[in-house]
Amino acid sequence: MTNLIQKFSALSDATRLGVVERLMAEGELPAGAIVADADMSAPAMSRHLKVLREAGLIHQRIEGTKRLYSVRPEAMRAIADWTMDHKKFWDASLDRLEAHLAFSEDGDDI
Amino acid sequence: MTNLIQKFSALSDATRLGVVERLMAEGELPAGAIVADADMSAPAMSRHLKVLREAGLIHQRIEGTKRLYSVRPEAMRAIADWTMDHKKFWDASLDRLEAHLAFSEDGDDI
DNA sequence: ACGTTAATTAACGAATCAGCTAAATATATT
DNA sequence: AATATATTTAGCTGATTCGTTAATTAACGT
Repeated sequence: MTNLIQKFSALSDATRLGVVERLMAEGELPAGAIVADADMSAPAMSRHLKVLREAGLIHQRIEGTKRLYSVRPEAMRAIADWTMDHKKFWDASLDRLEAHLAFSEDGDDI
Repeated sequence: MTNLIQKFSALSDATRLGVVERLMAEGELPAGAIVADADMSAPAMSRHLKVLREAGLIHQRIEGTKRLYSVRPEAMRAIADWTMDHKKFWDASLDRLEAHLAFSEDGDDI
């Protein structure tokens, strides 16, 4: 539960979400490769990686002077599990609630 | 994409995640009922509800002086969809990667 | 119109966050 | 041993976040 909040927090930043998605797409990458394509200093990226690590989202493997990062599938699964726990809600009620909102008299949010 | 980040951000707080889960479990509730069970002032909760609303996670319906809140299934589905987009990753690779980590020589993270 | 109820907005302070540059650490190369 | 490479930690600053109390807005009952 509290760990899930930490994961959401870690993913609530464009840089970090981008890193996670890239690691999922490309697999394990060294810090250098990650910072190279980001418009940001190495120390700044290093701290983002630390946040992701502390949230359990990525794994760090040391090889010589390099730090190789990869996404932890268990962490991703924890998020997927949360959505699945509530699948009944968003899946079953989607159609009828959308219909209700379409005919609702009060305006849209935001 | 950027909207997903906003949703993660909104859910990265224990109070807000709790509100969303409660609304999913109990259905539509007025602001008063939500603040009553929280150890927090009404203005503080009101701002949390605003954050959730701006992230598109909850819907506000006005009835007299009351503001009735409910979770938007589409928003929950957006998160579920993101996890599904990466299901290949966390689902398929889970077993073999867990095995790899169990025998990995370098220590755990964090 | 008046007071009550329901909820939000305004204004403020403490804590956290995200970026930078400079310094430190640790491994690899000569 | 000396230098270069890869990355992190330290220290600083500006922006954002989360809580509080006080004030405001809006609808209801008398």
